[in-house]
Amino acid sequence: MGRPPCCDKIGVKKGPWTPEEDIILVSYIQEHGPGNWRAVPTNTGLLRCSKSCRLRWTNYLRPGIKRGNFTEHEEKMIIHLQALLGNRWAAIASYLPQRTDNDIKNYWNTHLQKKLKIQGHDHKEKSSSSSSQSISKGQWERRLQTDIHTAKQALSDALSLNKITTDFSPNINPSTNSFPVQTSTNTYASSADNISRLLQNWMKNSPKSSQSISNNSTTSQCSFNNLSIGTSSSSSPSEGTMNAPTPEGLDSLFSFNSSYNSDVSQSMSADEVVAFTPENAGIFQVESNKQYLPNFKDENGFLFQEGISKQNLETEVPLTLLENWLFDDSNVQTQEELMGIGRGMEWL
DNA sequence: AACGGGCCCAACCGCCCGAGG
DNA sequence: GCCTCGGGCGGTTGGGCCCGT
Repeated sequence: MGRPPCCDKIGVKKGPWTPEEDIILVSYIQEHGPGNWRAVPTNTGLLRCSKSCRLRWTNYLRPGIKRGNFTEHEEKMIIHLQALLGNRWAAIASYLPQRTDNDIKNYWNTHLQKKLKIQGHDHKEKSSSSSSQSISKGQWERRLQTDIHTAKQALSDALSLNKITTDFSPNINPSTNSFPVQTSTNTYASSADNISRLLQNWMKNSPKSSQSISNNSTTSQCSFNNLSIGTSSSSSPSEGTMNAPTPEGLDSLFSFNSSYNSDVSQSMSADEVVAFTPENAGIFQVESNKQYLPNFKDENGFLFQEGISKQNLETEVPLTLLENWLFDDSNVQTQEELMGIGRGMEWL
């Protein structure tokens, strides 16, 4: 006898999420923060199981998610990390803060696996013709083992030293409820933007009913702080089911303004401004050392938790170092830097 | 233009783990 | 220590889309 399902299967909607459902979910989470998923369907009136709500949020609606167009840089990281960690997508995703584990998993299954197979095939052909130019299987295995050993050592080091340094890049596991954070700067992409992109597609199918939304949703920038959804201010869990967003609510939701954008851009370095593109519309810079979690709000209305998470301190190594190491595994100095972070991670 | 096969990815499923009673 | 529950994770699926014929 297995565990009962997380929700009553009867009356639970399955399949693709509609923009309306997304808006209801985002508006609820904006008000109450992510978490307590069990209560979400009840309090929002969504005919979805709690798990479905959580997945929709973590994999699609959560702020800070970058979708599609994996860069070569990201590709290399995924390949290397997969070799080191195996199919631990959540762990891999923790090193790619803007990507979800699901995204990485899909990308691996659909693109990288094939790519590696092809490369492996090419490599095989080349090695048969000129064995002196390629690494033998045995060498490759030894090198992989060395890599794994190095990774273990680095993580070990990180654990033992994390108590005295906070200069880590605290990228939160995207699969958790918290948002990606960086120590000095922080980017925060609005859920409204994710929905606006969704809506743009949706509008193609139903342009009449929501023309005003469509017009607004084509504007690239938005302010999460100004996100105002028709139902959010008038509903609470104790009041029971939320109503569907009104057209006015939708309008306000997608009434983007650029004031925050300009403020942010002024305070961003050149590199950071590069990241602030229409593609990444709605990305904000917020205060350092604030991890966005439920139950706390800063002066801008963002949910946050002070300080760096325990998880970050215990499991992560400086990203730049790691990247250097991943992309240049002949770089002895970088490996030594990693090795110097701390000791004691035999648990890996 | 119609059809079929392959690809892609959002979502689901089932197992596992940790927290709390 | 046991049980229940909520949530996380990895594997899998299915439906829509694309492309070649």
